[in-house]
Order: sequence, then C-alpha cells, then structure tokens
Amino acid sequence: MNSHQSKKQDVLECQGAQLGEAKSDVLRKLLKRGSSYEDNMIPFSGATTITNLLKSNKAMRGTGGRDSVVPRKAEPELLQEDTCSNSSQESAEECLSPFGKISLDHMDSERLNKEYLQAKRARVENIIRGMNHLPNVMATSISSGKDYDNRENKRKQKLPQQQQHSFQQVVSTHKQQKVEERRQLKLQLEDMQKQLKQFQEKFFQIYDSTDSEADGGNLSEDSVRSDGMLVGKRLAETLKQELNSAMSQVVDTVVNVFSKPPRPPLQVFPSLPANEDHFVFNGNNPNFHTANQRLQCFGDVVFPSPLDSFVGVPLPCANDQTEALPLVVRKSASEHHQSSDPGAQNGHPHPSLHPSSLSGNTGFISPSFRHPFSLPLVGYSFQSTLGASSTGYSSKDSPGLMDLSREPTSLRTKMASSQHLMLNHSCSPVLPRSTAEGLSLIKSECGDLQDMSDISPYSGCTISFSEGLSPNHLKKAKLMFFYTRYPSSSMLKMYFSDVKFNRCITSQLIKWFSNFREFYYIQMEKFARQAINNGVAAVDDIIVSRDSELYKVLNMHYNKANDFEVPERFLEVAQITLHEFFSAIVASRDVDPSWKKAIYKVICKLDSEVPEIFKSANYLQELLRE
DNA sequence: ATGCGGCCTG
DNA sequence: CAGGCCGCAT
Repeated sequence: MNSHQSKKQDVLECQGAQLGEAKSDVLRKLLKRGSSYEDNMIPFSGATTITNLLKSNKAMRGTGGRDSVVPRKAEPELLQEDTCSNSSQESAEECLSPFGKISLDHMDSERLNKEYLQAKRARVENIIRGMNHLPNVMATSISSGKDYDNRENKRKQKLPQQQQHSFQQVVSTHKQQKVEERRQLKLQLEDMQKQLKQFQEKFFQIYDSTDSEADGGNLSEDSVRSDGMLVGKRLAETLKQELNSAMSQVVDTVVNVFSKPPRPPLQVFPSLPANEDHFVFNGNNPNFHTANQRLQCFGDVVFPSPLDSFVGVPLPCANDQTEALPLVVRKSASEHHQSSDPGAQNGHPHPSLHPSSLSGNTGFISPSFRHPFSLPLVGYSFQSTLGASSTGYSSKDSPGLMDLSREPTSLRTKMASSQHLMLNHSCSPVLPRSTAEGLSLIKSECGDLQDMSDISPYSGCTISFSEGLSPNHLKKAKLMFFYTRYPSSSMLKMYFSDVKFNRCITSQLIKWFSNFREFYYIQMEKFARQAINNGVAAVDDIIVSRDSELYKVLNMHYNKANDFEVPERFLEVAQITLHEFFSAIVASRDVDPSWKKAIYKVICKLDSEVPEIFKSANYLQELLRE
C-alpha cells in the first residue's frame, strides 16, 4: 500500500466506524516529529485527490456553531508546526550536506511548495476531523434516524470544554518541545559541521605537507609511487585518529545536549555526617586516616572538566522522578539526618574517587592525567594481619601496618558511560520521544545494547544486556551492600539496569541481599558475644576499624578480591550494629526470640545512597574483569 | 492474594 | 548461595 492510498484510507477510516484505528493513526501522525520523511513520500499528484475528498467532506458537514471552531483554532498551529518541521528539515539538510544541497528550479520549487502545502493543509484538516471524532467514540451509539452531521454535532456538544482545552495544551506543549528540540539539534549539527570543517582542513594540511615532501625530494617515479602508498597509509592512520577523537567529541556533545537539565555535578567530596565525631578510631595507627584526612590527601588534585562533565551528566533514571521515588519514599526525611542535599546524602566520597590514605605518595594517579571518562579505581590491599586484634573491639593493640600497595586501575568507561546514557535515554519511557530521537544520530530506535555496539565506533567495547544475573552482578551486589543493606526492588532495578528484570530476577537479587544481611548479622552476633566473653564491659570500648577482625571477615565476604575500598560509613554502620548486638545481649534481650528485629529496625535506617557510578553497567564489569 | 524479610537447611 | 518454609503487612 503506498502512502497515497494510506492517506485516502485515513479519510475513510475517520468517516467510518473504525475510529479506534483512526485515533492511533492520528496520534501517530502528531507524534511523528516533523513527519518529514513521510511527507516526502507523498506524491504531490495525490494532494488534489485528498483535497477533493476533503472538499466533499466539508460540503457534507454542517457549518454551524462549534463544529468549525475547533478545527479553525487548531489548524494554524498544526500548519505552522508542519511548516516548522519542514524548515527544520531544510536546516538539517543544510547541515548534513555542507558541500551544498540540491537546488531546484526556482519556479518549480515554488509550485511544488504550494502544492505541498496544500496537501499538508488537507492532511491537517483530515487529522483535526479525526480528532474531533475521538473523545466520544465509546459513547456513541448508532442512531439510524439522525444523519452524520447531527451525530457529529451532538458529539461536539458532549465534548467537555476541559478536554478541548487539554487537547490544545497538549498540542502547544508538544510544539514547544519540538521547537526546543529543534534548536538543540541544530546547535549540535552546527557543531558537527564545524568539526567536519576542521577535518577537512587537517586533511588538506596533511595532504599538502606530504605532497610537498614528495615534490621536494629527488625521487624516481617508483619511489614516489611507493611513498604515495605510505602517504595513502599515513593519511588513513591520521584520519582514523581524527575520526576517533571527533566521534568521541560528537558523542559527548550529543550526550551533553540531550542530558537536560544539567544537574549540579555530583559532589565529589560530600560533607561527612555530623555524627562522625562520635566514633573514636585508632589514633595511634599510623595508617589510619579519618575520612576527612583522606579528603585532605586529595585536596591538591585538580579535577579536569571532562570528568566533571561525566559526573555531572545526569542519569535519566535518577533524574526522572519515576523510578527513583520509591527509594526516596522508603526513608522519611527525618530519618535522613545527614543532609537534604541529594548530592551530599552520600556519606562518603565516590568509591572510585575515594583516595587511599597513601595516595599522596604512592602510585595513585591523579585523574588529571586520565582520559576524561576513565576513572581511577583505588585498589585497597589487605593490611597485614600480624598481631591484629582478634575481635576488633580493641583499639590499643593494633599493630603498625605493613605495606599498603594500591593499584590504580584505569577504567575504560568512556564508551560504556555513553552507551549507558544512550540506552537510558532511548529506552526511558518517560523521556519525550523528541529527546530520544535526537540521539537517533547514533541510534535510531530503542534496541538491544548489542545493536549499540554494532554501530559504535568503539566496536571493541561492548556491553551485553544480560538475560540473567552473572557472577559479576553478584560481586556488584556485594559491593553495593557496603552502602545499602536494605535496597528496595526499584533501587535494584536502577542499579542493575543492564539486566532484564522479571519476577525471578528481582527476587533473586532481593534474596542475595537477604543472604548478605544474614551473614552480616551472624558475624555481628558472633563478635558481640565474643567481646562479652572477653570481658568487655562498656559498649564504647568496641570500635570497628579497618584493622578489626570483624572488618576483615566482612571485607573477605563482600569484597573478596579486595579491589574496592570499603567506604568509611560502612565501618560506622558495622560498629553501630555491633554495639546494638552487644547492648542487647548484655541486657539479656536475646531471651526474646525476636530480639534481633529491633536491631534490624535500627540498621535499616543507616543505609546510605549508593554512588551513581554503580548504575553504570560497565563500571564494575571493568572493575571486576581483571 | 501477594510481596517481603527472616530463618533453616543443604 | 538457593530453596523451602513461616510470619507479617498490605
């Protein structure tokens, strides 16, 4: 069926009984941005046929009262919209073909334009007529005694004013969105154009220089030819490099343009909870640093703006208050005494930015030297266990520490991050279609990530959209446990965005965390009893530090590879938990079979925000690949 | 009825 | 770590 026929059918459908079909069609038309592609497909000869059809329709239709009000009011907007899309199409054409566009004969183009506009007008009228039918489709009963016009009139009268209003609102909002989107797209295209120009210049520079090299020498034809081959190679090499860097620039641009509105960058060094002072850590441990001291170690590091741009790029899921809300709701504001600032809610630095205590004089590499998108990963090596306190509650006998070697691991997250963003953008149901479409330069429709890697210039860097949970997912979950002991299912969905969720997956993930908790609480009880048996009387004598045996056991369980630096906050939570168990046992509350529940209630309020970086599907994949 | 967390077991 | 079971809350 060609498009001409389909237009005809639109009219027929609107007249006929298949109004549901017509509705979806109309909506499709309204949503189809600019509908430029479709429009180009319409043979102009068909315009007259459509107009005729519409004329006959108009003749049939009553001209009185409200009947004509709605179309007349809406028509100019829609027409304008169409012409706007037409102009955007032109501008896009300009930008996409900088070498000039196809020029038509002036008269011809004018004539075609007129016909084209007529056809559009006809179509729009058709659409409006279709819309008029819609609201009362269900309520309409076929009354044979009345003619079509009367029925239509009745329907119009039944149509609540509010619906007409909201319809117009929708149209105008839609229009505004499109204007904004067009503006952004245009900017982006201009950007690309500039880059292309730069390419050309560079290309010609290289070409000229190699040319003059060849000319300047005393060379035989053969050697010139072989040199030419070398030049043909060098060019390819250079072009490849240039294309690569340009592509990354373009991707960055696109991501920046379409990640609206730019959220204030995630606080790299969020303020620590006020209650931190209540915990006394081993002051005589030379290798122990409070979180604040750690921050100072990092103080002289200047973060490059690209990193900021990465950190600042809002992850749509977190930004759109759809999925994120349950997480917020789960804990009341009063429970979050840390801060109302979402960026500062996280009680500890970003894990990958969590500087080691020795970062100043070890191999820790300043992010300034890294690729904009790659992030440093600080490996935290195990401290020597020699002489370490066995229960963890003693702070006085902790030994000097041996060697703290921290291997920074470069993460190739650049493309991963971009892909992640793109995926979220194009798949996010709450995202306006227009925004997703803006990314169509890279990927036209929402599809599998596998598709993304296909079109990715970084073909070596792929992420797979897993059907199930992998061992890496388990590791990731374990690391997340350092931040959250009681993640909600909506939260899990956000942080395991590369997993196709179903009931089974969700419950499995929840089960994992349940198991993690189980282990955690068993250890807590064990160490609390041990402390009591060892004669510890005051709860304040129990301190959990990185030297503590308890910490080591937990770290071994959740961070076996020890390639992740456990956030300070986790130590605090562990200590609080241990205190709770200790106090409860001392007070003989454990005679109550459900004595632990009170403790659970306390601990579940101590969850902190899991760093955004955990939402990146590849972050841990890279981290754990080694 | 369903979902969730916890406990027990293998 | 997963499966089965139970109790609790919605």
